[in-house]
Amino acid sequence: MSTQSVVTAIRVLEAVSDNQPAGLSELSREVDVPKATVLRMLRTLAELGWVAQSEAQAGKWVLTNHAFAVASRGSSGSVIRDAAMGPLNALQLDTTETVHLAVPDRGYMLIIERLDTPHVLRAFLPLGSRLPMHASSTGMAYLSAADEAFVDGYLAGPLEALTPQTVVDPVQLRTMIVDTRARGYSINEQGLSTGITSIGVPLLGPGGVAAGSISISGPSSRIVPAKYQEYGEAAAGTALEISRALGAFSTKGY
Amino acid sequence: MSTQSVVTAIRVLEAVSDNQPAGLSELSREVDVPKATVLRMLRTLAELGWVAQSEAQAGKWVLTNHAFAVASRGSSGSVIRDAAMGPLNALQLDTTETVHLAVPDRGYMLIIERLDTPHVLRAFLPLGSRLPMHASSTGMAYLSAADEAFVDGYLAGPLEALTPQTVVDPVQLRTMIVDTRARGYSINEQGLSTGITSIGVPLLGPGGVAAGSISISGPSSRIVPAKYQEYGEAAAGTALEISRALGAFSTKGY
DNA sequence: TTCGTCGGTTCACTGGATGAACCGTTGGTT
DNA sequence: AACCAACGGTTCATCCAGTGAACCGACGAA
Repeated sequence: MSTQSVVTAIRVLEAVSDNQPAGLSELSREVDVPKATVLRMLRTLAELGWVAQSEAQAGKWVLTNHAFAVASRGSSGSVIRDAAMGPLNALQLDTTETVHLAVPDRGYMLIIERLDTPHVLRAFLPLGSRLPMHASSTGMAYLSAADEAFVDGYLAGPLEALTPQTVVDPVQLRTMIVDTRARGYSINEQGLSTGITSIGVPLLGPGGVAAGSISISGPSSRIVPAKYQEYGEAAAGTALEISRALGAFSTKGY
Repeated sequence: MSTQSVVTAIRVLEAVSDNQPAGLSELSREVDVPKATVLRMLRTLAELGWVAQSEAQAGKWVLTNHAFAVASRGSSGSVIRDAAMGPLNALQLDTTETVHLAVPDRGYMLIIERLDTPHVLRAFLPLGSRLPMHASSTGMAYLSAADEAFVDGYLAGPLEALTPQTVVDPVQLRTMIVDTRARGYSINEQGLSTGITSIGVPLLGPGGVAAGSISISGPSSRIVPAKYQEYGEAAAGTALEISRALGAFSTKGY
């Protein structure tokens, strides 16, 4: 691996992100690098405007907005977002429920956009949330379109339960993935958050490769089984439109 | 400045963010560093999962979602967001228009959250958008609460016009800031985007320091002058609540 | 008073970062 | 078809920038 100081710096940055507000010794332990080195990295990152000392607690380090600003222009983020927002907007207006746009990130689904329901009772996920794939409709939808090797790898890893309803049994999850493929959409009943149900559909990018997913979410009292099919099909139609825009089915190669 | 390889790496990262999909020579020129060095940085960042070669165009580099995921847990982001989302949600339901939450980033306002209107005609800003301060209601609201030195510095810089309605005259902008202070809210009529009007109010953090701002936005056909006061006062009430939660007026220090 | 841990500093050593010069390829021009 | 400029990417001798063990003063608990 090259440029190890850069590697260290980025690892420090990620450690800050995960532990903020984070202390020096804490970070040093986390990254397994001497305090002096960690501090040097923090100072450098601070000069660049990516981290700062917390005003509330001296000696504690936090990420700045600038990091967010730079990273928001994320590539697949933008490309997918540009293709997705139009159809997604229509889907939201049709269903009147909250819709999410998510892309994969290291075993999690990252929520990159959200269009809100007008209802007072709202499912709420802050932008940038990372959801475990097995515990979210977006994740299961993504897995249903991902290649077998990825699914095997994911299911082999540790699977955490977020609510009593979260399914963590690999065998059961595999069945659910098969069902999702057959049905065209995934269903998550309170597996992510108690009282929330959601319906997910995968998005395909060039070459038909899984690129992300969309979902319709709301309180379980409104998203009842009788509506699954209607919402599932609406979302599937929207997803098809987006996938097409992403070039999933273009024969002309890339 | 210390750890120059880290500095170079981050500069390369930011250059990728600004120019993606970006080529090697292009980045080398942008950052003013030899191609070999830039390439080494790109490879290191790629190993860490922050950038990747574009699938569409070989040799072009793009940011990954992972960068976004790490950075979304941005500090002031989270703190302000946690304090703001409740009151902001109420404001959105009250006004039925789109509301935004923005924080400053190097002379721009960074949109970190959005709650949508149920109306079919929607003002739309993707999350992570950066708006020039002088061209947005959030920016003018922020400036109205920022310290004089910052305002002077900002107005001294180049001020770009985004629409024919954008005000770029420093003298006029200064008057608008004074008006905003007196009134309690800023008004932006089509200065950011033709057909969009918005009302902004600053948020204060600990010590009464400007920390960000909120806004109500919509089509100019709906956000008419007759509604300015109502919306402005509603937003000001919400902002007060958020600022209080952020500890803007606590006497107990920190 | 003692102890452990905190954030932060120092400095001699050396291995990792640097960048000029290079290669093969591509695409436009004549 | 010959040319050329610009592309992405590679090589390697040079040397300086990054490293980390040992250290400091401050603080809180026992």
